[in-house]
Amino acid sequence: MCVRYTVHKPEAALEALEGVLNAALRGKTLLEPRYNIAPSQLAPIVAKESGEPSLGSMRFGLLPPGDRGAERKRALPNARAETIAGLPAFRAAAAGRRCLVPACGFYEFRDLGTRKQPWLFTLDDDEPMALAGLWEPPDGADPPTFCIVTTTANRVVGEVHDRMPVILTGESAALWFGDSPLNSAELAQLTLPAADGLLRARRVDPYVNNSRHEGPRCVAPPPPEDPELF
DNA sequence: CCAGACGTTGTT
DNA sequence: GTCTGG
DNA sequence: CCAGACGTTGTT
DNA sequence: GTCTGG
Repeated sequence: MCVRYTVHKPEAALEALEGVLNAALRGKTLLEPRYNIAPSQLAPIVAKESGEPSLGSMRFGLLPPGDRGAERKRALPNARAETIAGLPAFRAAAAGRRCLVPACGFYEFRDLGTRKQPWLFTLDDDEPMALAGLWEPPDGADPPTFCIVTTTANRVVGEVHDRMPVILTGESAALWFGDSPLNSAELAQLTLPAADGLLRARRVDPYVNNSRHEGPRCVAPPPPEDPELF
């Protein structure tokens, strides 16, 4: 899964994407650092607008085409890479509305029974990353929505959870961001789990568990009063 | 044909 | 337990 | 994902 | 929107 993440160095994240795409982002603005993005919140997303890479604000939790105009809308924060090409909820977006989700890290929670222990996963060099996303256009007064594509966990993330976001680096970000539909081989190649050596895991303060909490404390180490090992 | 469900995550 | 809000 | 709320009826 | 069940 991947339903909580950070973009606490947004300028670096956007610059990295501009480098990978070899293009300036239209609509680029100064962004506030975010430490605890959760479903239903607005987040910065890079998508094509009139064919050009553009920075926009979208709501986390994709509204499937079938729920357009519905009374009861079900937002989907994740989509399994293995099934996006065939499922009605994701098929159109997978073919023509793939996007990049600027991120500095993502959280996973270990279920300890009595509490949820949060972990932060970043690139090993702490550089920003791009997560694979899908998006849907605005629905009436509602803003555009996006979801994060997931794949099987690698060994690093697997210690905490069995799913992780698709992390796009360099060339794979540009390919994911291409205009034309991907065939199944290309899709499979692009959505492989990140290499183990690429990721670094850190325990963080359970302060982050509450999605209303924001700020640097979300990525800080757990306080010393919190003694358990795992 | 229409009506209704559909997709994610988690379940030691 | 299940659903909603963030 | 986690945190937190959650429901009916009748009554004033 | 698209698929399934009736």
